[in-house]
Amino acid sequence: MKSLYFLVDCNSFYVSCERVFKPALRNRPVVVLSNNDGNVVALSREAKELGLLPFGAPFFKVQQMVRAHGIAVFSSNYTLYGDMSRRVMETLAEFSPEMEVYSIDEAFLFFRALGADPVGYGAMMRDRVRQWTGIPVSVGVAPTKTLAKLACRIGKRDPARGGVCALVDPAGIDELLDSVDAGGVWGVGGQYREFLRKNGIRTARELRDAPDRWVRRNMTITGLRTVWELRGVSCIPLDEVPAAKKAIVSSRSFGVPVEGLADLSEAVAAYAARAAEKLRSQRCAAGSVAVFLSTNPFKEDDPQYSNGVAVRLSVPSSYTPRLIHAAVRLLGLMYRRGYRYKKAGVMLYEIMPQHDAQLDLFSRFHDTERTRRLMRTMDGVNRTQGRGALFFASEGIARQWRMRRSFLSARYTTRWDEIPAARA
DNA sequence: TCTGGGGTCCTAGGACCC
DNA sequence: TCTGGGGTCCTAGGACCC
Repeated sequence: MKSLYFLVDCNSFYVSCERVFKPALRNRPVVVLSNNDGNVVALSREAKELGLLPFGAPFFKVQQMVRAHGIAVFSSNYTLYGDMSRRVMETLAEFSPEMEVYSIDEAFLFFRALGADPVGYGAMMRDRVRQWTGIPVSVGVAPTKTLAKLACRIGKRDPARGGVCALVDPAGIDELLDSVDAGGVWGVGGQYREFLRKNGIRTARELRDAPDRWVRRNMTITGLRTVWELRGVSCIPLDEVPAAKKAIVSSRSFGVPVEGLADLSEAVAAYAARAAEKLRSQRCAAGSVAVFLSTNPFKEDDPQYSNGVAVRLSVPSSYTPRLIHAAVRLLGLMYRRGYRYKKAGVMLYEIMPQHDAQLDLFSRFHDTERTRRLMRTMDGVNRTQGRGALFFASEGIARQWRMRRSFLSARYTTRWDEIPAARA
């Protein structure tokens, strides 16, 4: 019996979420767009097989082709994807007490001593997630996380495996690693891929067999860990409890260019409020606030301006009005008239646990029990009634600047008034 | 007309200290 | 003729992930 990592990865996750509620889209090409309908960020297998759309293609450039091929299009619906993700993760959590939710559509499960046949066990996970949530997944099994990622990739690539692949036996592993490009290894991105090619390393197997000293010198300690993991030596442990964020960013592109300070202030206030909500959800306070702002760099004929400024708060805070106030003031410091702004954002950093933030009991800026109760109440209402049920007037009502979402599906699972209806 | 958002880790180099 | 040795902290930049 061996200790093993299972990586469970949802297939074309955003597309699959949309398909659960529109079964007619099964076996059809479907794409999902990024925020603001900017880029193509998810493609169904059928859309990938058309071979026309690279991941990340700007939607406006491919819109004609998308229409010509009858590809279904959706705006990002993170309310739906977040809720579907939670259901998938709850289903998986029943298989092992040791689980790391790695991203919205992936989780690692760890088994100290698995008695069962790994492929059969992975198939059971796949079937149960499908049955309970409607989401198709692929499963990779191996003694390290990096190999489990690789196994999952192979399982997806090769339909005969039914979406489950184990790299457990040393026999045959060389051929499998040789069939995967080094750039397909977790931790090897485009830059390293090119660098490796120039040095004669093209496949995962060749990377695995590269000399330690050379890897350490050229790819840092992180690269060396990756190589050891390819050899079956576990160096990247399961991270069950995600560490508190060291920085929290909330930023968006605008649906239309924004020029006036009043509109920008609304947007910045809304972003600050959202960042503060995330901050409180990890029971922390922020010591510093930064705001950044920029025009559209793709519009080369427009005058360009971008800037960012930060301030340290006299006392760390998680109180939304205080953070909004600081952010809007920073915006005023760098705002210049006569530019068409495309994007703004708020970043909170120097983050610490809320109870450590009580350094100066006499400051009039200090968060009090009263302000905390107020925020807890507000967060509670927004949790149960939907985000945005309660907000600050400074965030604006009309919100001309809000993002474009022309192809939005309903929030089927989180809003009673958007629940799907069955037709007889 | 139209190009996303949110994070982490590592290293090099400079400032400063003893 | 020919630079001291470390330690720590900070920042900027580069790489990666989804």
